[in-house]
Amino acid sequence: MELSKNYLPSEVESKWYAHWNEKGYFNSTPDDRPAYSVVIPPPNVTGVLHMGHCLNNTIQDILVRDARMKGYNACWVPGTDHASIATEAKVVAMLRERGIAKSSLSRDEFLQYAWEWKDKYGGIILQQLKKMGCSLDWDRTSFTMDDDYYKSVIQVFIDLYKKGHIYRGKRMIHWDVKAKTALSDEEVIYKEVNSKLFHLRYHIEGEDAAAQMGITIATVRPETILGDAAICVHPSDARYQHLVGRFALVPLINRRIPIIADEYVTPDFGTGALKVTPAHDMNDYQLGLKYQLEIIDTMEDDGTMSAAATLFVGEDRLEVRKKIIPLLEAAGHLVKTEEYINQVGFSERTDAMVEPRLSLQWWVSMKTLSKPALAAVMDDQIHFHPAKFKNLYRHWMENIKDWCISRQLWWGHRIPAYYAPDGSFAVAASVEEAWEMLQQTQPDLLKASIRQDEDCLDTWFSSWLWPFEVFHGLSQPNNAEIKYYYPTNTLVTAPEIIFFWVARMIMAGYEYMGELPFKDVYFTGIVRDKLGRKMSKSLGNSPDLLALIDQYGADAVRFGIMIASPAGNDILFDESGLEQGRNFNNKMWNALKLIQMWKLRIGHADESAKPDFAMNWFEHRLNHTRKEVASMMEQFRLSEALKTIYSLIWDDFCSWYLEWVKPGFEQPIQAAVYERTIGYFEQLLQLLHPFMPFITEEIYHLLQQQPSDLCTKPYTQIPDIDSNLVNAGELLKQLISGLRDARIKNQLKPKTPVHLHIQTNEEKQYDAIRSILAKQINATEVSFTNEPIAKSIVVAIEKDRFYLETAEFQETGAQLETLQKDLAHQHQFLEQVRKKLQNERFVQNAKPEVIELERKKEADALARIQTIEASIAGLQ
RNA sequence: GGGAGCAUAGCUCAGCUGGUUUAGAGCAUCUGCCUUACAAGCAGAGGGUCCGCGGUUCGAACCCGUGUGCUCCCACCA
Repeated sequence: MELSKNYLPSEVESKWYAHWNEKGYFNSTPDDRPAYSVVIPPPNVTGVLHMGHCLNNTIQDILVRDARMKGYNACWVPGTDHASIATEAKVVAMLRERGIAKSSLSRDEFLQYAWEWKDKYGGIILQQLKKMGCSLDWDRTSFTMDDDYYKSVIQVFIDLYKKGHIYRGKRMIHWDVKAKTALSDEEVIYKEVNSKLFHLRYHIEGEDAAAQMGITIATVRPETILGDAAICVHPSDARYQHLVGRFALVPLINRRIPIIADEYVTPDFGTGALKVTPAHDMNDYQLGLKYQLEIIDTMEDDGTMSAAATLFVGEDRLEVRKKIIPLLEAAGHLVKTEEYINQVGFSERTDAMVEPRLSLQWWVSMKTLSKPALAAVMDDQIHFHPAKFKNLYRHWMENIKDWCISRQLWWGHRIPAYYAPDGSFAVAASVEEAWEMLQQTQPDLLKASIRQDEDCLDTWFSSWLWPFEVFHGLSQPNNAEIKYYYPTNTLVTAPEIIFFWVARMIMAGYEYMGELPFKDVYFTGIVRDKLGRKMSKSLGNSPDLLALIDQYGADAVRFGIMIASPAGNDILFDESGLEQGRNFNNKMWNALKLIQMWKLRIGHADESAKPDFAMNWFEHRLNHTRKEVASMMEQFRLSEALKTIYSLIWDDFCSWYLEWVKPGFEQPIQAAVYERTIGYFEQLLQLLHPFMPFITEEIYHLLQQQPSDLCTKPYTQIPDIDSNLVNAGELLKQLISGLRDARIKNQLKPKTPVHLHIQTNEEKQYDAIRSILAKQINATEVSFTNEPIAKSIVVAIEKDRFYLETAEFQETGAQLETLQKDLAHQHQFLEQVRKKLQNERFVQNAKPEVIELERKKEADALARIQTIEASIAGLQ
């Protein structure tokens, strides 16, 4: 078969993916083999493939494919997350385009649109993963709002409520006054704003001198003074100590508020006195709780002043900010006004200035749940890669705060709390159950009067069940699959969700399965652009992944992203890595072409061409590298493993081995050489397969008829390695490079033949490599000599001297220069080694092996010097 | 403000337990080659104050301290 000039990935990739899928290689069911299970971090159902997914899923695929070839029953579970906020926003936007306002729809109508949207557009990303070659078990595709899954989420809520871990409580949230909705922290964008810092003097109750002075606070939000509940100073602030415990009067309305002391206050900011408005500031609310201050909510949900404000009722808070200052000034409260730049939150959706607002939310108490989860990581039952994230994890877990799980959204798992008209409620799986429970205290309660909580649960409240619920661990307890696949083996995720997701999965794992959810966690880096910016949709700096796959091939994309990404380190994405991957494809493709040509010329080869050394060397070199790679894979050093394989294939196999065994022009090749070469190539392809599955499968089948596919082929055991043979190969490489360098430096044309004379004490050492050496440096003859050869190029390598004799030789001075440079270098080196050896303390303290090595270095350097000096003498 | 991390060739980064023949790779650069697998290639070469300073050690890119510069996460000071 005629092969194309270059490797053409697109057809090959779709062909093999379809084939693998058809054969069901990626499907897993429990059997006698040990399991290796991985659950995908479920991408948002709204998502499209970006570089982060590409990195993350390539890593998982490498681990899963490697495990499969190691003989594990590998199971990689795909799925998507309902992503309440993101999806609801998309659906709202879609409706808006169609001229439908969310507020005009009932909850059920809205959800119907949402499901339609999900069925149509959701899960595009899963299709895209197929393009990348991900070996997922598609029959297991899960969704966090599947029926069983939904029920489990509700069951967990009810269970935690019964155990007392879930409670209802007030909380400050970010409020969007335009959309009249709560915002999650992620939806608030902080911007620098030019504000004014007003210094306002409050009167103090009483008639003494201190009261006459009053107390001056600084604020950028003077309209909120109407909701003031206290003034707070630092306990050790000498200026105010005498005022603590007394009362101040709120300007304009003369409400009496206490002066309290707390270390929260920064003495050197503003005046060192802080007005406390618990209803309208996150931190003030905390102070309010601590000192049991009155909470005066002076604002309506649309941002206008409420009746509680007593002044400006019905006017917008930003208008009031302008209007209240002249009043304060007129009444003598304004001490001074400073220009001030501060950070203010704005709504991502409406750009409205966000208002902190108090509301009733559902919470999970974290204290008890977090304990086993912290211990599991600190005791290394769960291993983090890289381990540096352990510190971060501990710090967070030790300072963990309760988790607010309610969201003012419709798309998601609806909170299973049911309210009677009097405000009492029951937590239950259905309205019927709730009715029964409520009837115990309210026998006359009508079922129709019961209302379910309008809010949904935080997305993470469902995804924390992911590692076991994809196997129905909770909905069908103790089923065969959960017993077989759980705990899963490795979780691959981004460090930014270590708290949102990883920590919580560990907690849920212990709480509901009594066991850790995974044994290893591999944290990927963040993919950045060339300028170091995080790739994101809003910056528009994320390249179109499918276009890249079209251009370079999926294998090259996988190569490009993996070669630059050690665990936990950010990667700067650069297309040059993909080019390297594509070139690597071509390199292997061309090696295939070469070997295919040989097939036509198998026959009796010339006895002088003895490639036995090359074959034996490569066999050991290959096994040596297989060992290295296996150890790197164990340690999750995937990037290094790939580099090692790349260099083994390109340098050792293509550049050295194939050249060494290659027959001369139109010469036949021995059948044994051909067979062994194919065997090595197959092993190389297998080693690379987890990283670049498509091209390896393709070449594997083109090399010769195969009994099975590469992706299911088990690795063979690695035989013992003869390191002498490996070293002999390295020496041969060194000789070839050294002699080629001498040829170039002396301006010999590549085609100019030479006669190589070797002056050595160990002629035998050259037996095996003589013919290879001759071919690689274009020597027509190789012989030994006891004395320098006149009018030749002299080269000193290790302890031996080499003379390149040729008719075209011209004295250029280049060789003398090379020798003298080398000599100087050796002298310097020798001096360094001797300094060490002459240091008594070194000889006394260093390990014997180290000293032995230094002695060897000294002896080698001496021998080298002798060789070089003799060479120079021969020249002169 | 709290926490974590980084600084090694022009660029992007490896360098594991301190000692492996005076620090490695890819890209870029330079020289020579269109050699019947491959010019997206081959054969070579050059390129380093391992951020500065101090310390520990027989020995430091690696350990400790300190300074400088940068990055990320968390919290958002009225």
